[in-house]
Amino acid sequence: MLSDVMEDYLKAIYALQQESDDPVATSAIAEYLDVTPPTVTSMVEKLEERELVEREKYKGVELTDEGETVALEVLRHHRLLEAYLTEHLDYSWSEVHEEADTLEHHISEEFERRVAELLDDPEVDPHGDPIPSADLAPIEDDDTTPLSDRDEGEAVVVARVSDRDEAELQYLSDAGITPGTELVVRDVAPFGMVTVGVGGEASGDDEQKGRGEAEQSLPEDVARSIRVRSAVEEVA
Amino acid sequence: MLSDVMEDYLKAIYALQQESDDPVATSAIAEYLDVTPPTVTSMVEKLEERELVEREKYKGVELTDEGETVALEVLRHHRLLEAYLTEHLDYSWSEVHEEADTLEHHISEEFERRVAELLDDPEVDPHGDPIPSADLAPIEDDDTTPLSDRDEGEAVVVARVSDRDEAELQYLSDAGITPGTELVVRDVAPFGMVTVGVGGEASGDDEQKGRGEAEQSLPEDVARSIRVRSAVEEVA
DNA sequence: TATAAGTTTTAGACGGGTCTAAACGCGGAC
DNA sequence: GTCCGCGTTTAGACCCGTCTAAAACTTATA
Repeated sequence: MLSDVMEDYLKAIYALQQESDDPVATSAIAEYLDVTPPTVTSMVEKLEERELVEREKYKGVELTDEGETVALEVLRHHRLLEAYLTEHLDYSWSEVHEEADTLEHHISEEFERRVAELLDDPEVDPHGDPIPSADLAPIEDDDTTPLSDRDEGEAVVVARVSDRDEAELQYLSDAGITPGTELVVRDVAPFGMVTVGVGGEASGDDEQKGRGEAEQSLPEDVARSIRVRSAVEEVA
Repeated sequence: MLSDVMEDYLKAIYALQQESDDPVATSAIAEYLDVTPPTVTSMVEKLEERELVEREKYKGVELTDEGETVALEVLRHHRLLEAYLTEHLDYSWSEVHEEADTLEHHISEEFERRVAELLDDPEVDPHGDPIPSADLAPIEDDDTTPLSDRDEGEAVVVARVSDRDEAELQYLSDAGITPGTELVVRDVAPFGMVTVGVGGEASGDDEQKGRGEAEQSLPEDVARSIRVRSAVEEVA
């Protein structure tokens, strides 16, 4: 059996691996999980013994296939819970993450199955993040890119918003930027700030009608946490 | 903060205190939680330091008011979860306990609040056990007694069934004995076995109709785990 | 009332998860 | 090509929750 802390490490390594493809550095994990580097070293040694990660001293770690499967299992729990809490327990878009972060380690397979069934096997969670399938097959790359990589004039649709920062999420939600929202990139400042026009079609049924189009400036790190796809592709 | 293990100890001490009123013995806790007595000793020492229990060496422990409040909080979580899982996630009467036993330590106060609201502040869980109120006031004694204490000829209504043993629960469920079921005590054997006639009105909407009255013999320990109230009092 | 039987506690060990302090190694700068 | 700095690992400590083995206590009994 794996402790919930071990699951957190695997989830963290998985997330960091998505961002860069290089082996994940000790310090990156330490920062992500808010522990000290020596703590990470000792933990990854244990994970290595269990063959959940491969490690090269002073270089970094990577998940083994088995480690990735565990990470996907936890991620599936997390995202199913986010969807469930939002749809059935009236949690708001932004407050769901913390609850799911704890519960993901403690629900049974039976619970997972029943929630998935009740939600009709959703493919994405409320933030737009893909939910790993029940067979835990690796998630395929999607066609999204960070908003910060887009150029002026492009019309895009919000696909995913990082769920790591509740305040940021609340801010974006208030600004009407949620998965499904259409954006037009108005300006990209040299220091990375992106100004967008917020278009119609916010996803969902909030009272965001009649607000008309608005401009919104987003600091670079916020823009990087928003993943979008080109508006034209939406037809598919 | 309290670990989930500490919460389990407090819950165990609470449950054992209900059964006897005497200070709870180390060995009783050890058996209840399936650990060794030395483990219990070291744990209750820690609980004593935190003023959650009062302890007299070689005698036993009792919950302080604070300890009882914690136990009631955990019990509230447990029983709300049992009710919730049964009503909203289609869990059967007998499989609910294990899931609730884990989740009770990990749901937030917010989750508790929302579940209670959704269920319209239920007073009992699916086993008939009273759910502590949100203010965690001590549970008042109810008017139930173990079926094993009843005499031949008495007509009673099932109020509560212990949720500690899933197989037993399944058995009783199959026999049509659930909270709300009317029973008549037919015979009490010298060795404690109780034979009852299972009457109409099973609680709920299962397909238990048309089965007619049946006789059912219950070993003494099973009969002791079923709490009943006199049928006449039901009018109130 | 002395002793045996049974329960409880003490002593000491271990793995998990974390820390701080100090030693180590890698890669860039000179 | 050597050295310095920063990131990483080693060393050693601590608390939690658990165990086994052995000592201490309580109680029932002879």
